[in-house]
Amino acid sequence: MTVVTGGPRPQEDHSPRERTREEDVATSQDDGHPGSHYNRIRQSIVSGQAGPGTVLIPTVLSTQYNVSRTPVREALIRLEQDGLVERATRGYVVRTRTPEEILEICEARIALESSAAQAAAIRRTELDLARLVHVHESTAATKDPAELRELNHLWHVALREAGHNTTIAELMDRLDAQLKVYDSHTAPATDLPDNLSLILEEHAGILDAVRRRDAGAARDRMIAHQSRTRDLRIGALARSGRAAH
Amino acid sequence: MTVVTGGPRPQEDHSPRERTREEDVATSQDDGHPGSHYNRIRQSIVSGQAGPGTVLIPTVLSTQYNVSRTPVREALIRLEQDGLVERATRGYVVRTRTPEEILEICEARIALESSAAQAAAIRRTELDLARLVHVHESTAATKDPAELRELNHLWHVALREAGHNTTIAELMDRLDAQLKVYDSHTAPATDLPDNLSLILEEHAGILDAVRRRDAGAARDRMIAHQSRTRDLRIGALARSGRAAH
DNA sequence: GTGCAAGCAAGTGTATACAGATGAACTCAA
DNA sequence: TTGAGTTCATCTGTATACACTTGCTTGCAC
Repeated sequence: MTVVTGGPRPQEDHSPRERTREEDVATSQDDGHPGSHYNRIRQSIVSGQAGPGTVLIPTVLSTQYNVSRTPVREALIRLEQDGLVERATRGYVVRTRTPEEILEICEARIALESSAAQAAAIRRTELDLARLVHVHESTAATKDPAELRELNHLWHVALREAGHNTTIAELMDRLDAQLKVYDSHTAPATDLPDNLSLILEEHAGILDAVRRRDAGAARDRMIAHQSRTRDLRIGALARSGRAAH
Repeated sequence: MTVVTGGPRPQEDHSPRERTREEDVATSQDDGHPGSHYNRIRQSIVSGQAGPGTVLIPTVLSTQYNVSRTPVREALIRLEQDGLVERATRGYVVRTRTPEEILEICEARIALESSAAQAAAIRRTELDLARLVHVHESTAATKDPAELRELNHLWHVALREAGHNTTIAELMDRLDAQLKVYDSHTAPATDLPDNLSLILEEHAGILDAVRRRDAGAARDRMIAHQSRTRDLRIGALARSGRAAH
């Protein structure tokens, strides 16, 4: 189990609390609004910087960020509710998921995303469609893997917007974050060129169904698309799991 | 907008903080474990005691429960993440949902619950099936509306257990809580005797599909069941909305 | 009465205090 | 060297302190 509590610490600083403005700016891109620590810690988890099993201790984080435990605790409570961290005897731990749990998350995603596709076919506006086409074409014109992953994500976000169901969109955001934690393991498989062209084909198919307002086809194609992605993900996870043994 | 912050206050008590054990026991069924305030406040919202629009102010709640603001704040943050309350300029407010939003929640529920039914047909054990049958028969043998609502809920919980997907089960718990806030408006419609017999029929049909391991039928029947419940709910809401005007 | 501004009560976020709990390190007899 | 007991540093939950903000009230000129 990794027992890192974050990036490199600025310096050992045991003074009670110096509200030096310079230091604040230096150690953080804190915009100052309440709850910003939540986003910061969340980002470090989702980005994989603080991978599964990483121990997060309020005291340590608070000295790192040069704030008191109170706002850090608030952030960790929210992250716990998000399913990204869980309570340990001491502090919190970035949640470790078994392949079975990853499969469960994928199953929930398929249910919600196919429902969103169905809704998009029914409720999409012309603007929604134009946005979707735009992102799709940008994706087709890109070669950089990181940018492709981002555009792929944006396409799905645009589709959920076209579905006009914020409840589903929010739940998907949460599930996306839970899976993103494992991207470092699964990315190699999903970044393969032949997968990328398959993704584009599948997106095009769904897009076409949404254009034609064919809700059933949109749903079925999304199920197929997400199921294939799931299998790829699980396969990569199984391989990296075996490799870790 | 209702501006009640809870039940009757024990007595005006402005002393700093008296850790009188007797008083604690008297004013609460606090089991003492951390996070118990979350459950208490959550319950008061879900039960309808603190309906939509109710303002929850940390200071007030903390004097009511005879604890400091810190644990109350923690509870409210968790409830915010649950989608049950939202931040206001002062304090938190129990979220008010438009009928459109209620529809969105129902849509997400249909997607997840039908997926759970499908999974149950595939993955159910004999024990799962026996539990499901037991709850179903208890439901059929009951007349009391409150008990019927509870058993109906338990049947759905048992089905999700049979689906063996805790992610879906947890998401459904959350969505159930969000809808339960409006039960006082929708219960009159769902408690009608002819609806109850319809529910039993539909449950029996889903149960049969799960028994036969017919995933497609389980899914489709669940979609039909939940869609009908949704329409009933929305109808009742529209009527109570019109009545409120 | 009406409108405006000063004053004030009460809320907000964050820091800190403090009393337990707990796990790691340390001691010492065998 | 080992294992049981003891210390101790540190973490946890909760209470409290404090500075800042905000919106209501009050009083006064008109």
